[in-house]
Amino acid sequence: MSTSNKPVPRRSARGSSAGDERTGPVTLQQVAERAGVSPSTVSRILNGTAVVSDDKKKAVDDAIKELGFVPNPVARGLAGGRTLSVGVVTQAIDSPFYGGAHRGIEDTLLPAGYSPLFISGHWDDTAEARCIEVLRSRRVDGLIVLTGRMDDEALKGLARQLPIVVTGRDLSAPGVYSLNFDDLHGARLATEHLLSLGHKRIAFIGGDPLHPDSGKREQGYREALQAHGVAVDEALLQEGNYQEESGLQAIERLLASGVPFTAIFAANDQMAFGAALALHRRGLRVPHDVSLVGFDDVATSSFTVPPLSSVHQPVYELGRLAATAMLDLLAGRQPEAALPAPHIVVRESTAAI
Amino acid sequence: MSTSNKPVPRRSARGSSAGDERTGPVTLQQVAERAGVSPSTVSRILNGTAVVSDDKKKAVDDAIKELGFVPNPVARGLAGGRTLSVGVVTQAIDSPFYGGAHRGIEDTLLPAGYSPLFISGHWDDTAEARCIEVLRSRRVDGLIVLTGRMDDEALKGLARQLPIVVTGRDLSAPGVYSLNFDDLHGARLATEHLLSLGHKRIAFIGGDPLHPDSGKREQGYREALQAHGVAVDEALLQEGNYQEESGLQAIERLLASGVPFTAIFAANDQMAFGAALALHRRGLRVPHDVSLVGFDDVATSSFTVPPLSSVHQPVYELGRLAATAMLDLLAGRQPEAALPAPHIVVRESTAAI
DNA sequence: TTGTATGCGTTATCAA
DNA sequence: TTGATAACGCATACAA
Repeated sequence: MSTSNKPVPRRSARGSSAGDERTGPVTLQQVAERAGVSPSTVSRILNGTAVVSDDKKKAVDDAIKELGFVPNPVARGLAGGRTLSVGVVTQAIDSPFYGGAHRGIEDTLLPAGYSPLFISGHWDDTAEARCIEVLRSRRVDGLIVLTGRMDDEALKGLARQLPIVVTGRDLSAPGVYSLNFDDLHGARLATEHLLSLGHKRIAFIGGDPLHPDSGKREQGYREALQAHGVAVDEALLQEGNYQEESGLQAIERLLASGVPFTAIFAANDQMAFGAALALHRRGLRVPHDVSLVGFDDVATSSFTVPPLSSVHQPVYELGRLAATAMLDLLAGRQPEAALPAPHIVVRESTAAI
Repeated sequence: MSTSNKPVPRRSARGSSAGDERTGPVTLQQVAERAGVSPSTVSRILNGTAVVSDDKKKAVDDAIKELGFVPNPVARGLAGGRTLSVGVVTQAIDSPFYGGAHRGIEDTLLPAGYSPLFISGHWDDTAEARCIEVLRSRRVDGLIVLTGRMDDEALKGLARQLPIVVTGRDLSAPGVYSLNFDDLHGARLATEHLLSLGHKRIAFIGGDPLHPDSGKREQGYREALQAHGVAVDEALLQEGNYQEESGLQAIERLLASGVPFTAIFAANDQMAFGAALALHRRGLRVPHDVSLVGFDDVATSSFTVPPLSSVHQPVYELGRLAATAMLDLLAGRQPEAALPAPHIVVRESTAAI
């Protein structure tokens, strides 16, 4: 009546006595038995580690298909030291800007058999360090760092342990591949667009000064002005922090100061949205009274009222390229991805003076 | 001169002969040696699996601290069957709507020692099934499904294998916890807000009919109208797909049809943005000529021109609660999280007729 | 080309 | 309360 008391296997009884009632996932071992080969052979076929005879290969492939075998990444991670996962240190998992990059990364990693592991650093270097700890403890095979605050040296040190792709900076070191936007050029484009429309009194709303790209964008603004013989009026420069609210406040300050301007270049779209709202509240129309151009060209910018002219950043492409470069690094190839040059998308928020 | 040819350990030499030049992470084994106890004891202390004497516990704790030991989740996953990770099936990693939920999930899982594994289903049930396969192969301890297309039965089946928290539907089954917005009530609130402002010709832009919440929102609209003695005019209902463009087209169709209306209720904010743009293109002002209310209250809605009145969905809270419920399930507790009721945020896109 | 044996770092079983 | 010891599922060094 009662079951015998002989010791039972630790977990569920795989391939139990009667019938086919398999419980739990199929193992490589089972595939090997089914195909009549050794586990090593199956492993070799799976990883292309060695040449195996065609007939055995076929037998194994068949067994895999019949059994619906799927390798266990956890075991693979333990045994081979590879987890087929790559850590992605982003700044905010819900960032409207990096969102595109996240999608690009996911879209290219998944088909390659790798899984991205996203984690947010919140623009805080100690938080970033913690993220990296978590990721390393999970034995990710590589690291994609989307911009981030940690310094170059720390990154180089990390690169001795695992391959790294970093965006938002130029950094060349062994095991590191970097991908960078040309923020300077982009900002120049935005300013020149306004200039070409006849604007001379162009306000600038800067991004978070702690972000490296922020300075570049301001520099591009200054350079374009100077190149066109327009003196930069420091009263026209307002500091922001890349959030909508800061753009709104910047324009309110500017309006309150009484300094005249006919156009605004915001260092990102979110601040441009805030600026547009500030203008609207004062009864100023875009672009009739004030022209407005943003930076990043986030998804919603095509549908604001009016649609926002903006410097397009190929963020999705950035994600794809970063992931592709990581795949290259992981495969021992030298990545050669490069970002397309920025360009401006002219919509309805800018007009001739 | 040359190094000896005796067989070397498979990977790097841990705890090598001379000095302290440890390579690679510290292992539990090393902690055990250092503390003068067996590995099992260390494991027990780590997991609280059994009571251990205070002195040994202290010795182990010290060793852990001195060595900077950090358990290897991969090995844990293999041995114990727990990976301390939970899979999150979302619809788009860059969704402006679910973004808040992702953040909520991350914010609550990470401090608890769990890592979220995000993967996008793209509103496609076969893609969703693939996602779940990937997640299961990675041996996640639980699954959070943000809405999704897969049917209840499939979910119930899955729940026999691992705990599941699902949003966007009511589903009670063993191992499943569901969290649902009251879309019906929310839609009623939006419509009643418009009604209270004196509007009677209220257009409705529906969401993707394939989404379950879409029907609820339409139903709420209809019920509110009827409850207030306003006949619903089918000509006022336009179909959308939750994207901005579809909102724009819906209003263009409505305008072209010549059917009069003084207000619009869009089933989500993104379509409301499209609608606002369509209105703007025709020279119609919001809210002066047409009142507009959205649904979801996404982050950007506070900064559109004009700021959008919308039914607030506690998405971040949803993420937190889903993750909390998952933690409960994982710990063998019965979750009791419940979502707050929807409420409408009145901003500047609605006005009395 | 293939199989055997061993180890990856941890948890779980069992006996002490 | 504690310690051997055997898994977990796979990859690799080595022998054949």
